[in-house]
Parts: sequence; C-alpha cells; structure tokens
Amino acid sequence: MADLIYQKIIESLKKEIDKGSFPDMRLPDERSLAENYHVSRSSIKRALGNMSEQGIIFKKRGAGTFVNPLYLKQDSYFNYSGKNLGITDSFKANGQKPGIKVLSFDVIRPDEELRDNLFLNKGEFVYAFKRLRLLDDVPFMIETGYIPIKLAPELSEKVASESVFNYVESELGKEVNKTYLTISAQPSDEEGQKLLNLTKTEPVGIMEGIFFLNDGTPFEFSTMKLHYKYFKYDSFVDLDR
Amino acid sequence: MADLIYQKIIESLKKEIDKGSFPDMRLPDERSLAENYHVSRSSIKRALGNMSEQGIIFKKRGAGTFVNPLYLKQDSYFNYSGKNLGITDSFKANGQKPGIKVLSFDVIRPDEELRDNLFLNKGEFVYAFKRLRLLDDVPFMIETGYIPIKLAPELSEKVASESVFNYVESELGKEVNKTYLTISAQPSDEEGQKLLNLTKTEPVGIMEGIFFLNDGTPFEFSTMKLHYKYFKYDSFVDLDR
DNA sequence: TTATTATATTGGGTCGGTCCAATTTCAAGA
DNA sequence: TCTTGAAATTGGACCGACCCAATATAATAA
Repeated sequence: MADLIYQKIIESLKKEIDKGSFPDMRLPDERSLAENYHVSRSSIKRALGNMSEQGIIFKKRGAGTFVNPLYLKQDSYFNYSGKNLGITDSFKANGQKPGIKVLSFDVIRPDEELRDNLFLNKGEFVYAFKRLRLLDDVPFMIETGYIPIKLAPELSEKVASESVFNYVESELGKEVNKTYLTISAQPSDEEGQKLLNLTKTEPVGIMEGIFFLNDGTPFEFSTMKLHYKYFKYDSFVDLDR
Repeated sequence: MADLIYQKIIESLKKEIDKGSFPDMRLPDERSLAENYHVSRSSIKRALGNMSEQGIIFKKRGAGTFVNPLYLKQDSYFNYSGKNLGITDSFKANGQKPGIKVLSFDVIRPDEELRDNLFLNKGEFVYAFKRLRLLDDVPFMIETGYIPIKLAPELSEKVASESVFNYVESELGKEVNKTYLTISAQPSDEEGQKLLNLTKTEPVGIMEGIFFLNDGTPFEFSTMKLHYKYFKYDSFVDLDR
C-alpha cells in the first residue's frame, strides 16, 4: 500500500466515489477536503490533479470538481491499474492464463534503424527473439523483441520463455516503466494467418514501441502483432496541458 | 504565447534542448534552474514534471534530469502539439488539404447504449451524422457522430460539412478538450471497401470515443473508421503514477 | 419579474521553505 | 589498488501561505 499522502487521498476518494458518497457527482471543495483529511491543500490539489489526468474527475475553476460519469460505468480503461508493462502481467488480471512459446532466440548485429532506436554504436550486438503469446492456450500475439546484450548479459531462451521484465526487475534490479508506443493496423501476412489462426481478410493490430528503464536507457524495441479481436487500446486524452 | 511561468520554462528548456545546450544529455539541477530563471523551485519542478510526462525528459532522484534521446530524433509524436481534437485541424499541420463530405444528417432517438454514453434520459434526441473525410481529395476515414440536440440546438448539415468543434467553440463558447478513446482494428466491411477504396483483405482502424466539454459533459460519441494506411496513434506511457 | 452588479466560492499558479530518499562523489581505511 | 563509508548532491513529498481568474450566488436596481 502506498504511504504517500496524495496517493492515499486518491485511494480514499476513489472508494468514496464508488460508494456513492457524492450523489450529485460533485466532490467537496479543495479547502474542505484539506481540512477533513488533515493535510495541506497542496496535497489535495496533487491528488485531484492526478485523478483528473486519469479521467476520473473533471475540475472546473470557480465551479468545483465533478466525477466523470463514465468512471462510474466501470469501463475497462478505468479498471486497468497496470503496474507492469509486461503483457504477461496485464492480462493475468483478466482471469485468463497466459502462455509463451519461444519461436526463435538469437544474437544478431542490429541494422541502422534498430541501432537508432536503442541508441547503440556500431559493433554492439542485440538479442533477437520471437515469441508467440497465448491466452488459455489460444495464440493471440506474435512478438518480436530486441534487447542490447550489454543491458542484459545473462538473457537466455529460458528467460524469454517466461517474463523478461520480471527478470530485469528481480535479477538486474532495474525497472521498465516507460514506453513510447506507436499503434497501427495491417492486413495479416502469411505468418500471422498461420500462427494466429487468421483468415486472409482478418487483420492484425500492431503495437510497436521502445521500452525504457527508469533512467531513460532504451531497453527493448518490440513489435507486437495482435489478433485483431484481442487488439484494444484505451486512452484518456486531455488537451489542457 | 503562454504567460504562465512553468509554461515559459518549458518552452525555454525545449529550445535549449533543441539548440544542443546540454551535450551530455543532462539538464542543470532544479535548484540552479530556479536561480537562473529567477523563479521558485516549485515552478521548475512543475515544468520538469510536465516535460517528464510528455516523455521529453527523464528524472532520476539523486542523479539528475536527462533528455530523452528519442526526443532529439524529432519523432512525429513529439512534434505534435495538438491544440484541438478535431481531425480537421490535426491533419492541417501535415500540409495536406482536408475535406469533408456529409453522407447523412438526421435527428434520431438514441438507443440505450448511446444514451448511456452521452448520459441522456429517455425521450431526448440526438443529431446523427455520417461524414467521409478526405485528404487531398482522397477519402481516408468514415466518421459516425452523435450529438445531443440540447447541447447544440443550431447544428446543421452545413456546420457538419465544416468543423463541428470550431462551431462549438466560436458559437457556443464551449470547448471540447478531453476524450476517452478506444482503439481497435477490424476487417473492412462493404461500406469501407467502397468508400475508402479498400480491398477485401485490407482492414480499417477504429477509433471510438466520447468527447467531453470542459465541465465534463459528454458532447459527442463518435466512431471513426480509418483506412489502415492513415491509421496511426502515438502514445507515451509512464507507469510511475 | 427580470436584468444588472457586487460578493462569495472555488480551482489555478506561485512562492519559499522543511525534511526525506536515492544516488553520486570522494576521502579514509584495509 | 580496492573497498568501505561518510558527506554532498539531487530529485521527491509536503506544507501553508499569497494572490488571481473563472464561476456561481446573492443583492440590488430597473
């Protein structure tokens, strides 16, 4: 559990919202909240600002703070409190058993584009692996990943068959918690049709991205081809910033 | 131009980064920045926190603040400083001439799901319109939109043929600046193949979402089917929050 | 009753301070 | 030379204050 004040406020307010403590969709003003929680207004502001970014509430100067009615519908987006970017973990919560089948595992010389994306110099090598991911034994995603050997010298096919990110965290003491994603779609190619059990008219969703360590080091470049029925990305966009 | 301190700091720091003032990828520490800019450390923290959320920089306690090397590559994501959620505007910057063809424009009785999404009571009506959007006269997107009549009583087919959001802003004095998006992909249906000039094996990208006014009122429910070649969504995800 | 105007409410931005935790730096010791 | 550990550096959290801007409410005037 979080021991930070503003995080505790967030948890508490979320519970209150779920409980229906604000039937008019309106939260108490910041000054009252500060008083009731015995914290400074700054901390309340921080909590509310955070919740606003997540789309849980709307703030309007002069008027007050209001619950996003969509939040009460308990849409999937709001329920997702991802603690890990690893696919293994994010799907576990869904009640389905994830599986991994390693299709290939090599060490290769990256081409220029890949070197660019991972900020490598000429002469540095990367692990290249392709994995098929399953949910309840049904394949839904082909993942191609590249990781610089210097960042994970002990990486092995066995590690790849489990969770790479868990390995990084527990063995290397580093954390992958930021990613720059590009999302698109394409017709399925032969490989996709075969591995993901798709017809020619059925497409794949593409999630391509660079995963970063805490300190900003690019750790992995990954291309994920998803069966279109499993391809869904939720996002709350706020242009006031 | 922004007259807020932290926004000016952001602009300034971005310029310095672009200019290459930090050859070691490292920004000055917060206390020095505060002194040099003659502002409080709080404002610096706010600016840096904001830039961190945007993925421009990485902060690491005890170590310092560093430029995301990806930012220097000037990837499309970082260059997009969208001031409007309207598609018309966001593509304009790309140098291409956007066009709109209204396929239908009606007033209908929303079904339950739509009422749910727009938070309407039984008996309230919505405008329903379908538009084909073009870039340099090439169709790339079919958009189906629903707007409660009570929120935009004067909406007309003519308005729909231009920019709805511009109309809202200039005529109604309201602003649409938040949206909850769900992104997915599907095989193209007959309509898509015809209007977007797709073959049977070519898919469409789906962007479905609710657009909100400043005060949290759901303003429009929209489903956008995009030609897969024009379908691209960039996103920077930070799990530390 | 209605329209206008003053007042109170409410979130926004900024300041400058305190203490803390993660990391780096560097000097002392083996 | 290498290791250990103290000290300095640096970002993180929090406080409580100030004034401002947008909005809502109540009082006033037409």
